[in-house]
Amino acid sequence: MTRFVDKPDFIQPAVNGPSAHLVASLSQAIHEHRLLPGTKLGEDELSEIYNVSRTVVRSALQALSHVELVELKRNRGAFVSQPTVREAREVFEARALLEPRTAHSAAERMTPEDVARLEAHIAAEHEALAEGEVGKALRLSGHFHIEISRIADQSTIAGFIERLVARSSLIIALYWKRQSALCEKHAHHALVDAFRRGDGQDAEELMKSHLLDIVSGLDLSETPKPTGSLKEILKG
Amino acid sequence: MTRFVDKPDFIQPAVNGPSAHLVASLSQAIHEHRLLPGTKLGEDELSEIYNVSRTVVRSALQALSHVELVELKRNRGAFVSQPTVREAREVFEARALLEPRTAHSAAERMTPEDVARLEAHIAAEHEALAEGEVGKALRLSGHFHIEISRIADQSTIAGFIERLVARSSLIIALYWKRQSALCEKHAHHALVDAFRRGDGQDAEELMKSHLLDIVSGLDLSETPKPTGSLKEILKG
DNA sequence: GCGCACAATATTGTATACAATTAACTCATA
DNA sequence: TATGAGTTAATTGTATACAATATTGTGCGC
Repeated sequence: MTRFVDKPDFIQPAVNGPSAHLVASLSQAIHEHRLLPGTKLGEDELSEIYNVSRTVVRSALQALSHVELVELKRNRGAFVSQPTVREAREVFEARALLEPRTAHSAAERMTPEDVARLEAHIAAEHEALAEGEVGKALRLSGHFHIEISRIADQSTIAGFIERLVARSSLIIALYWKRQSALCEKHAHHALVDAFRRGDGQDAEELMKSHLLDIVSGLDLSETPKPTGSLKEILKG
Repeated sequence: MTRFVDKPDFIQPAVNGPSAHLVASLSQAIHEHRLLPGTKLGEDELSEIYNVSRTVVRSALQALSHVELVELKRNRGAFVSQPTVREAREVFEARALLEPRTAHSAAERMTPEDVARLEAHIAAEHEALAEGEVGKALRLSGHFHIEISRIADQSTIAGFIERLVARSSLIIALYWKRQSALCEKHAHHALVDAFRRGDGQDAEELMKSHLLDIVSGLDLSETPKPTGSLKEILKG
């Protein structure tokens, strides 16, 4: 049973062969909150875990730093990013700027196959949640937004949204206050309904309020948070 | 006389020491259209020019690829990006989505010092143009937009805009049809006027039409374009 | 003369070795 | 005991060496 990299999640545009695996694996671990913000990602450590040289580890870490999933401190090493409260606000302001309009476009271009894919996505999310795989559900939940942006057929903006979703995952890890992520079930379903009807205006509004809803679930005042080891977390 | 890297243009967030120089130098060369889309950036070639090892060259090229200024083709090498017509449209759609609102925010936060800085920026642009340094003027012209986004105090969005401006430079290199870039003089001046008055609504409108104006100067139907040598172009 | 297969060359991908920097530890001293 | 200087260990930064892949050149056959 392979625990991660079941499918090549999240576009990793043309990253070099072996390091692509690393990038995917680490991304997924971060998205599933198995790797928490602040965790140090030692080069030797990773090269041992994945059986590759430090060269490729380094390449992967650099790639991840450019998506702002990890932060590189010179001569200090790589750490899973810890977005500040301010950055958190910025991220959701940016999402509020991009995603509603994108959802609107998506609704207008949506095909029945797209709708089916989104529904399958939601189903997978629910299934994961039912089986207690909270991390996986979280990852899928973010991926839902990315799928929408892809359907909108604006790859540039989709790339931005992907980065924002990734960063949102870190933000949620640090600042989430509510217990359940179930609030989203309704929102995502409602969105798909709007998509099915091709109602762009409605989709736009729904997305806007959905994002506001997520922000309202955050506690943006202070609070850092813990750090996990590593070798136990990874290693599938 | 140092031909490039007169100041650390364009945020290159925490790139490693020596490769930062490479990134800055290459970025500037691309922004000034001394390096044209499609140009191959050989690793040995660059390592010889800058007297650094291929390791750092590689790091720089990877960094540039993440800003989409260069494209990495596996086992083939690095090339200055050649945005397609479609990507060109996407870039300006994204700019149309982000920049007007950003200009609005900027106008509201603008201090007299900010206005002075922008005016100095325009002055430098005109000076460069007067001295026939078209490339430098182009670079400054793009940087003007980036400055605005920074003033808006939204570093996340500013980062996106920076990428879009960079890509726009490549697009202009490939698809510009008008002769002069002077059309922008008025636009930038008018924007600064709106900023000085703190008129966000006006700034937003001006930015919107300014972007449309730029797009109207493009010929988005086909046309690839040439490739320059390298060793003569660079080497300061 | 043209086209294809094969060999030679050049360029990129990866691993390893060494240098530089930072973090940790020891131990002396107030 | 707490503090701090000096030293040791660990980790990252850079360069070089080797392997893999792609490109170019050559010659043979048609």
